Amino acid sequence: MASGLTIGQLAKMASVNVQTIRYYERRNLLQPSDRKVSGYRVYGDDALRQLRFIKNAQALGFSLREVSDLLNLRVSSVARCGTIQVKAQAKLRQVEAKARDLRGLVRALQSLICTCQAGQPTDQCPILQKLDKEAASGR
Amino acid sequence: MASGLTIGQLAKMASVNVQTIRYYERRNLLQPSDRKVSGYRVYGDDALRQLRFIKNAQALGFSLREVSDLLNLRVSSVARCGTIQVKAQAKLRQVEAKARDLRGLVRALQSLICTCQAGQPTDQCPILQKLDKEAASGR
DNA sequence: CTAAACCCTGTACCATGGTACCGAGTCAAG
DNA sequence: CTTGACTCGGTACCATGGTACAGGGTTTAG
Repeated sequence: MASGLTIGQLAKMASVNVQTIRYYERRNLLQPSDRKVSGYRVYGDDALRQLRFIKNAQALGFSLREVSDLLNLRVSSVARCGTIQVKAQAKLRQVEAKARDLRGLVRALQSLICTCQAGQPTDQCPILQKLDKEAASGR
Repeated sequence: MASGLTIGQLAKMASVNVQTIRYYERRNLLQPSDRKVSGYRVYGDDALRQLRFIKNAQALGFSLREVSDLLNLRVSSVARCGTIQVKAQAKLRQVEAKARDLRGLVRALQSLICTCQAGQPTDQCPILQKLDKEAASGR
C-alpha cells in the first residue's frame, strides 16, 4: 500500500492536529518522506508508526526533547541498546522519585483533611493554619 | 517589631526573586501592606508568612490559581472550613490519580528495561520496538 | 470551470511560573 | 553631596507543548 498520506490524513489517523505535526517537524521529531511539486508534505505509513512512537513515549513521561533523543538513537544504529536502557533507567528513577513525592503529598493532604472539621470558620481551619506554618510533611 | 520590609528584604528572607514577588502581586497572591511616598512597597511580616503559605501550597501541588482561591477563602471568612476541606479533597483525588498513573508508568518502564539486553544494536532494542507498537501498559 | 476543501509558510498567541532588562527615581553611607 | 545599591513600572523573554490565524497556492468533486 505504501500510502502516501497528506498531512491532514496522517493527522486524522493519529488523532492529532495538523499544526501539531508541523510542530513536531520543527522539533525534528517527524519528517515527511517526500514533498510533492506543490510543496505538499507526503508521509509513508512509517510516519504513522513514528507518530505513535512519539505519543507512546510521551505517555511514558518522556518530554519531546527526550523523544527526539530516542529517535536519533534509533536512526544512528551505531548506538547500542544499552544506551537506551540507560536512558530508560534514568527516566525510571525520575518517575519513581516523582511518584514518591506524590505519595507524600497524598499523605500530607489526607492528614490535613482529617483534622479539619467542616463547620468552623476559615480563620480556624487547620488546613490553612498548617499551610501558614510548614506543610509538605511527606518530604 | 512589625518590621516594614522592602521587597528586597522580603525576597531575601523568603529566598525568592524580587521579580517573583511582583509577579505574585500581579497574580493577586500577595499585596504589600503599604507604599512609601516614593512608591516603594512596604511589607509586614505577615507577608513573609503569606509567602511561605504560597510556597507550601505549591509544594502540595496547588497551582498559583488554586493558591489564590485558597487565599481568597481565607480573607472572606464567611467561607467555612468545609469549603477548604472540599478543595483539599478534590486536590487529593487529583494527586492520587496522578500517583497511580506514575506507578503504572514505573511498571511499564521496568518491564521495558527488563526485556532489554544491552549489547544489541538499537534497531533490535525491545524498548524501541515496544514504543513503536503500543506502550503505556500501565493504563 | 468553479468552489470548497485542503495545503503552504510565517507569525502570533495560549497557559504556566517565572526571569530579565530598561530608563528613571529613591535611599543610605561615606 | 555624591555614589552605589535599591526600587519603580512596563515590557520582553525563557521553556513547554501546542493552537490559531493570515494570505496565499493546490486539489478535487460536482
